[in-house]
Amino acid sequence: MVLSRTSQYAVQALIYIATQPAGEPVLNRDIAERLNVPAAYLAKILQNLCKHGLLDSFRGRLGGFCLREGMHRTPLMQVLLLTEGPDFTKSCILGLKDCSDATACPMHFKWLPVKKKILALLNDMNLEELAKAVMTGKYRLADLPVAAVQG
Amino acid sequence: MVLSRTSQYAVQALIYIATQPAGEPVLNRDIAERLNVPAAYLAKILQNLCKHGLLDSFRGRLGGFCLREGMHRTPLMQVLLLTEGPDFTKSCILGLKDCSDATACPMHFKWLPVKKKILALLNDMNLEELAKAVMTGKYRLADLPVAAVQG
DNA sequence: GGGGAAAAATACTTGTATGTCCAAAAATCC
DNA sequence: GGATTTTTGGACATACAAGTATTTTTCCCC
Repeated sequence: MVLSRTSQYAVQALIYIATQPAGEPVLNRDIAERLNVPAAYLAKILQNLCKHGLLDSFRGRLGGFCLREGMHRTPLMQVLLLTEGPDFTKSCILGLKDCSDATACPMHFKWLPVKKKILALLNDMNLEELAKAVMTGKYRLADLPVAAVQG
Repeated sequence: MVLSRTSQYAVQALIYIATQPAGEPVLNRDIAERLNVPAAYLAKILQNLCKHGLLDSFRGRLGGFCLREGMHRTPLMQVLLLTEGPDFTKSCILGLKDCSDATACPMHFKWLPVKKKILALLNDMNLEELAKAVMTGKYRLADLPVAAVQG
């Protein structure tokens, strides 16, 4: 409804990494297994996050991915601007390329406040906060694997 | 950010039809031209809306598409459930298949009120209301064609 | 009844997001 | 230095949304 699968994987992975001890690289394989997500595809996504400075990567034994120093407070919005593209915040709900207060679609003035709430939420939430929530054990980062459901 | 292109075309077309005199079929060609949208693709979308009872269609000369009797007050949500699928309202922002108050993702309780606002908005707005807004001339249903911009 | 106009139906093409595979490069361990 | 483990990068495959083309059916009008 709002985010592409790529974005969902990216956010899940970043939150998971943020729950792990800082400075200890986390394996792509472990993240993928934990999130129940295709490993090769996740690797691409993590590489992209590296390229844009959110993660550090290390090869070879003891390798893996770490949140880059100072990135724990990164707001979700910053992640989504990378994974969804820079126009993420600019969208008109009817798809008009040019929809502003001056050139409004018929939904513009009702949609705008809701959209602002969405953007405020995404700007407000950061990785550390979400990681802490997960660490309380009260929240899930991924669907339970079938094995777990079956016992 | 929220709607597929198909949904956007569907909503735009329905609003446009609602601005036209009731009972006089509107040509697919005219709608497509007005909205600046591929005609053959729009036709398939309109056929789908017919099949689900939102529109009536008439073949041959004097043919075209009409809003079915009593459908002027159709809320947008009803359209989107057809074009986006019945799971449209059920989505977790992180993509979890099972995300409820009891099995929440770490964003669940912050996202839920925003999502409710979105759903309330889509349930509240109906075709007739949007059509009237367009008829005032203050709002745009489609981007201006390049020709119009160039004068 | 015949010709033309329009939607309906179907098949096909294109584009993009998602997902897979494999070999190369880098780091570590012995 | 060789074996192992990991990321990296590219090519390839699949699925689905978006868009196109063509034929068939139905209707109006003469």
